[in-house]
Formats: sequence, C-alpha cells, structure tokens
Amino acid sequence: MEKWILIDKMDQVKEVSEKLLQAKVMAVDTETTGLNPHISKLRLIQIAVEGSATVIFDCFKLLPEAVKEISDILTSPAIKIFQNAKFDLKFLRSENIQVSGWIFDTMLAAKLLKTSGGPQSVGLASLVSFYLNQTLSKEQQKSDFSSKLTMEQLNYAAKDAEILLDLRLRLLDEIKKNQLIEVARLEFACVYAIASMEYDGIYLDKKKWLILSEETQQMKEKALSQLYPFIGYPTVQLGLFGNHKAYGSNVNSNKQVLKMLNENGISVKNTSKQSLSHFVQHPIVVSLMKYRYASKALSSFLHTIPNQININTGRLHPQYSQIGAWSGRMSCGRPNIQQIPRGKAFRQCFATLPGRKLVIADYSQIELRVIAQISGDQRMIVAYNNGDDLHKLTASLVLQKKTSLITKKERQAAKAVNFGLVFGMGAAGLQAYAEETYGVKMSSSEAVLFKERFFMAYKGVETWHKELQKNKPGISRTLAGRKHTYNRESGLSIRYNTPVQGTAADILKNALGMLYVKLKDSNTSIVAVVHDEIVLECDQAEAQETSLLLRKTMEEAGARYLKDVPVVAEASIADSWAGK
DNA sequence: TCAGTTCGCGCG
DNA sequence: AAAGCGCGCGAACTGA
Repeated sequence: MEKWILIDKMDQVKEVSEKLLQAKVMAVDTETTGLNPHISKLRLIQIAVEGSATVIFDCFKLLPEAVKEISDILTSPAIKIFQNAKFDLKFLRSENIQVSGWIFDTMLAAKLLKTSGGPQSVGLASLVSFYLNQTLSKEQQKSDFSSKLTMEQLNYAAKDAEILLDLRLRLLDEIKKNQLIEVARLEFACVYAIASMEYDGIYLDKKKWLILSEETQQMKEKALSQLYPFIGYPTVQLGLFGNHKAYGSNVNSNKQVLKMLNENGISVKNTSKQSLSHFVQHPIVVSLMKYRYASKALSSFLHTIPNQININTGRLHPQYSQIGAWSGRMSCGRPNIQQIPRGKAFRQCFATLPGRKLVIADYSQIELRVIAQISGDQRMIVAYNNGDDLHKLTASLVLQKKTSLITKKERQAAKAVNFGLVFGMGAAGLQAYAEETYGVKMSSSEAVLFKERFFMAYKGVETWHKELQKNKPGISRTLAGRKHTYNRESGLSIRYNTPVQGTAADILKNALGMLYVKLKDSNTSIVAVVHDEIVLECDQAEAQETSLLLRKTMEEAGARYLKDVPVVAEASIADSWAGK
C-alpha cells in the first residue's frame, strides 16, 4: 500500500472520494501559504482514513473546480479529526469548502486533559511525543508552500494527518477515563462557531475611532502638562534622530512616580489606582489618573487597533483561544475585544455598515444563578424562581429591612456583598471592594456583620463553601463535567470561583454550538463573544427575528445545566455595540 | 542587547 | 491570619 497519493486532476478526485465517503472516521489537515485565511492561500488538504493511502489534494490545481466534491467528503457523517480545527476550518471556508458533522479536535481534547495530568504543551509534535511516544518533525511548520512542492513536504503533510487517527484513540481513552465526554462534545461543537466568528470579524468605524484618538491624545497632553511642576518641565534635547523632549522624570515609570508622590506628601506603597483612590482630592493624583487613563486608552486600544484591520476585509478579526483560561473561559487577543472599555465613545465605534444591525444579548446574573444551582441554596433558588431581585433580597437580609425600603445605594452595596462573599472575600476585602467598585462606604465592623448575616441568610452557600474547604487538595467539576484540580496551596477563593466561572463558560459555549447550527445558512454572523455576552450582525429586516432566536437559544443552552434556576438572557438591537 | 518578569489596568 | 477570580497587553524593569 502506498503511504499517500497526490491528487491534482479532477477525474482522480472522483476516484478517491468513493473510498473516503465510506469512512466512519477521517483525519483532516491542511497546509497553507501562511497563517491568515484572508491573506494566505490553501495549498493542500490531506485526508487520512484507516486502511488506505492518505489522500493529498493539491488545491492550487483543483480549486475551485473540486469544491463540490471535497465538500461532499467533508460533510459526510464521518467524524473528522483535526489538530486545532479552527485554523483549517477558516482556510476551507476561504475556498467555500463546506465542513459539517462531529469534529474531534485533538488540541482541545488535550487542553481539557491538562488538569488531569495531560501534556502541558498542546502542539501536534508535543502530543505525538506525549501520547504515542513518537517524534514528529517540526520542519513542516517552517516550510514554504507558496512555491513548488517537494517530496519531503508531501511526506510530512501526509504524516500530520495520519498520526491524528492514532492520536484520537489515545485521547479518547483519556477523555473517557477522566469523564470528560460531555464537556469534550461541548467544546467540539463550539469550534465551528468560533472559526466562523473569527473569519467574519467585526466592523470598526475607523473615522470615529480616529476622532476619539485625537481627543484622547489631547487629554493626555493636558494631563501631562499639569504634572510638569512635579515631574519637571520638558527640555529639548539633541538626539541621534533629531530633537526630542526630555522630562525630569518619566511619568510612565512607576518607580519614579512613586518617589514623586511620596515627596509630595502622598504616602502610598505603590502607584496603583487602588492606592491612589485614598488621595483623589489631591491635584497630582487627579492629573496622574487622567494621564493614566488616556495613556492606557491610547497605547492599548486607540493606536494599535486600527493597524489590526484586515486589508482585504476591512474588518477586525480578533483571535479567540477557545480554552484560553484555566477556568474554561475563552480568551481573546489581536485585538482583545473582551477588554474594550465600556464607555460609549469606544463601543459606538464597533458598528455595522448600512442595512445591517447588531443584536446584542447577555445573560442576566449568570454567575449568581450558577451559584444558586451548584450550592443548592433554597432561598436563592426560590428567589430566582419568583423573579425576585437577588441584590435587593441580600440587602434586606443583611440590613434586616423590608425589601420595599431598600434604597438604590443599599442595593449597590448588596451587589458587592453578593459577588465578594460567594467568592471568598474577607470582611476587609469586602469593605475595600464595596468602596472601590460601587462607591459604597462601610465600616469594618459593618463589613464583618454583613458577612455573618449573609451566610446566616444563605445557608446553602455556607455548606457549599464548607464542602469545598474539606476537599483538599481535591478536584472540582463544572456542571458540564469540566475538571479542575487543585494543589495543597490553592486558596479557597479559587476553589469557590473556578466551578462557577467554568459553568458559566460551559453555558455560553453550549449556546454558541447551538447558535451556529441555527445560523448556518443565514446571512447572520457571530461577531463577538465576551464571557456572558454574544453579539450578532444581521440584515436589518431580520433583526427582530434574530434577537428572539438569540435570546431563546441562550436561555435554552443555560437551562440544560441549571435545572432548578431559570436562566434569563436579554437582547437588544442596535447600530453599534454601545446599544440603542 | 534581548528575552523574561512585573506592574498597572481594561473587561467579565 | 487573611484572602475575590479569570484573562491580554503595553511599558518599564531585570538579569545574564
């Protein structure tokens, strides 16, 4: 049997596809001329099945003619194994090749196993060495697929696909052994949504963005000039590449800023916002905070994001890491769309072209609802089922007042109490947190009292905490079975937090998987996902319908895991991410 | 000189 | 005894 066969003529495609269509499991890999699906080209598609030679499609020769035939193969009922499916899916999409059915992503499987003694590095070579005890040449990754193919390249290309057949069997074994089947299904179903979201990207109104940049630049300069008396006035210095300004000290240097602050009677240990919050009336602090805000906005967002607009699509294509956080949450970068400032000025730049709308939906208090479910706290469960306002309820229980008499301020304080205490914050932490986050002042004795009353009121949460304390070093699982392991040193708060954050991630990913299926043949794109929020872009005429579908899907996805607590999502239609 | 670490801060 | 958690990114700093 030949190891592999290169297909570069249409009549050969028909010959090999018969065999491939019969397979129950196929391993798929692609080679491309680069990493960006909107710039680089798909060069090879390798498909390996058990018992016959690996098929290598030469895309330069076959596409677009063979799109239909290759799509037929990749939409067959077979399980498709990929290493980092997202990457291949985007390139296949760029050539209009369809893929459907169950995916087994070896990289995601390995990431799920990281907390169960799996490999710490999840690249293909590492996985092959870890699970199969073989060495895989890394030469392939460096090789250039834009010119003529060499025999060596084809050998490696075939090998990368073939090895996935064996790798899946080993990973499947581990996944079963660690009872990760359900969460693996969840992750695998979600890959399609993430790949299409990255491929479609999100539109940024560059003009508005540049105006905001200029305003912020002015703000930064103004704040800087207000700091001159303390950091020194600028002097023009002769530099190698022309004149440049120099100051007595560098405002960006925390070390120098700390010294300057201390010299001016502001006794802080570090220069963080938190420490400075005790001196907000001081003019230095006012200017420094303004400078910091503007400087952060400029360097992290305003200056860098326009450069990341793709030249061919005119859109941003943030990269998501599906299992980016230890908890199971996704992370995001280039740019990190999950940390765009909440201010309207920033969010209104994330917009649509005429005729299109954004549909924005988020879960209401998802983490607190997860806590209610996981802890089984009866009072919380009853409150949510009655549609009560949980923050108000906490305020009334902690302050021992009727809910009808709770003021807005008191509700805010209770919000801090809810979030802080269920995640293991102490009384002192609660006090500081309430003031910093919600501007609510409470004395330390008040904080201690509130904490006691909180756990008195929510007995279920207290027992849940006690159980987690006993479980040392221990493991925990989210409601989809995602596993976390703790060492002896792991603090309590991490034990309280991880299963909650992780379950919320399970729910969101379930929603994304379901959503992809429903939106597959529509003109609607998923454009952003931010932990408990999903943003879609659709035709204006379909906005109402899409909004309902999004809300219903998110709620249904949550109901699968929160059996005793209602899951509520809220959706709105808007021209930008800032809302209506 | 340069890779790796730390601080500070944006989001949920 | 006291304690929120999870990320990515830019600038400064550190160390060989």
